[in-house]
Amino acid sequence: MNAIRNIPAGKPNARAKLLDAAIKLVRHSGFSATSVDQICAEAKVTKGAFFHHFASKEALGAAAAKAWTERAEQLIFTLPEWTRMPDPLDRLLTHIDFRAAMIEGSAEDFTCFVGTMVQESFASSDILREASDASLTAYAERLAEDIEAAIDQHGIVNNIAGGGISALSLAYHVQAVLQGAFILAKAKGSPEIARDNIRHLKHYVSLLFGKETGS
Amino acid sequence: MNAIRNIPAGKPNARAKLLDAAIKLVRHSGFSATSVDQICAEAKVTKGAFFHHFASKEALGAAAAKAWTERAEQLIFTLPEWTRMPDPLDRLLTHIDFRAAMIEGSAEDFTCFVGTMVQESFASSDILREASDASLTAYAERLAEDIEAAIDQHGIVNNIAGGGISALSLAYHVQAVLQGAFILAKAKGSPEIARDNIRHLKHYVSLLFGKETGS
DNA sequence: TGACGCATACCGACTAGTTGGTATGTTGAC
DNA sequence: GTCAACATACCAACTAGTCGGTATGCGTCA
Repeated sequence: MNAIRNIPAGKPNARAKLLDAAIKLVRHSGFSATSVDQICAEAKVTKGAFFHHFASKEALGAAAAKAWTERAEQLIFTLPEWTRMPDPLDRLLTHIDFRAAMIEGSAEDFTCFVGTMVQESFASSDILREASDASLTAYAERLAEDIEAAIDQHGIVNNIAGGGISALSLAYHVQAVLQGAFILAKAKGSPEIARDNIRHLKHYVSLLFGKETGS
Repeated sequence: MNAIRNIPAGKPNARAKLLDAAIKLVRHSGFSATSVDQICAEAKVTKGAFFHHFASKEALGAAAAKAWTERAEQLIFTLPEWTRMPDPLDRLLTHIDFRAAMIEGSAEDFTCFVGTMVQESFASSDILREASDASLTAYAERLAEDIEAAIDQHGIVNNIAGGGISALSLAYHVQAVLQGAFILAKAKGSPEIARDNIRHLKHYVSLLFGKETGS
């Protein structure tokens, strides 16, 4: 069925190289401005290989979104030491600090692949829209676990009157601020504005949980 | 010098029609996925007219960003009655409510033209990046006037410890949340998530000024 | 008054290059 | 031999941009 044949030892296969190249180029130029030829050149792979692995450019985009999700899962939710902190509120606040620290250098290196892709494709391709949504949702749901635990353990001191804040809703808000911060950083040509926005985000979360923001 | 000749009465000229068409199509499909031919067809104008008014597709994008700024200035900062409220904090909170109320229907109708355009073009076209930045900056600076006045009149009750919140910084944060909310709405295919994000934004601003959020 | 000269506004066929995608190999492991 | 994993050559459609031409408005001078 989905048997994986032997891959020439040490040689990363064309599929993975194409996904890497696509993510890199789309983050730089957007999805439709990135051509299949460019992706092949960047991956040092021929067009034949491209269409052997992916039925279309759209299919590559969807696969890249999946790869992006897995990459983020590792880089943000699994590998860092602080993800093993005992207090979920500490994890949440450190998560925000971590995301701020990632914002450095060129926008094409710290901005979100799926955020960029969905912006252009939401109306023209349901496949890409859904693949992007799945990636954003996976992130939000994972983050919401910590937020849920933080609410259970600490409670929300400053809740929205007559509404109430759900863990998932706050998780999506974290994501929205990040995505918006990326756009501003792209416009300004500098990451500073993005970090400043995350300062506001952290302040908001701190206020919700009645925790003073440190210097 | 810049004498304006007579334009056939009642007939909007090609330039304005092209700008309208460009804004509409780019909000739907993104900048590079929108072709000059498509824009001409939508505007019911020929290609000759297009390149008579704009030196390039890029030049049209920059001009459209300017037109977008003027449109927003009218629609959000000038025409609504509430912009004449005496208390600047009331204006700020109503501004946020107003932006939430605008989010309805299809994403291509409520999302931001320059936010979409800069996402794809920041690295490949400095002209488009700068035109987009100018638009976002104009909005933020205009909003910062009210925020500044609100801070003067009411003071920030819950400030960021050891940092401090500037009016402009908070104005950009409002914009970031909006832009991020648009991306999530595009991904979900529904405006609901965007409105929920703005609920968080309003709650944050309310907490900053020590004002309870109404039901 | 009118007609000349020039500028602006617009038309649409054309081009050179690029696009996503296909058809047909070749190669090497099992 | 078979099949996955590539490579090469190719194509029809589309791309941004060009160019020679037309239609019409307006100031100027007879």
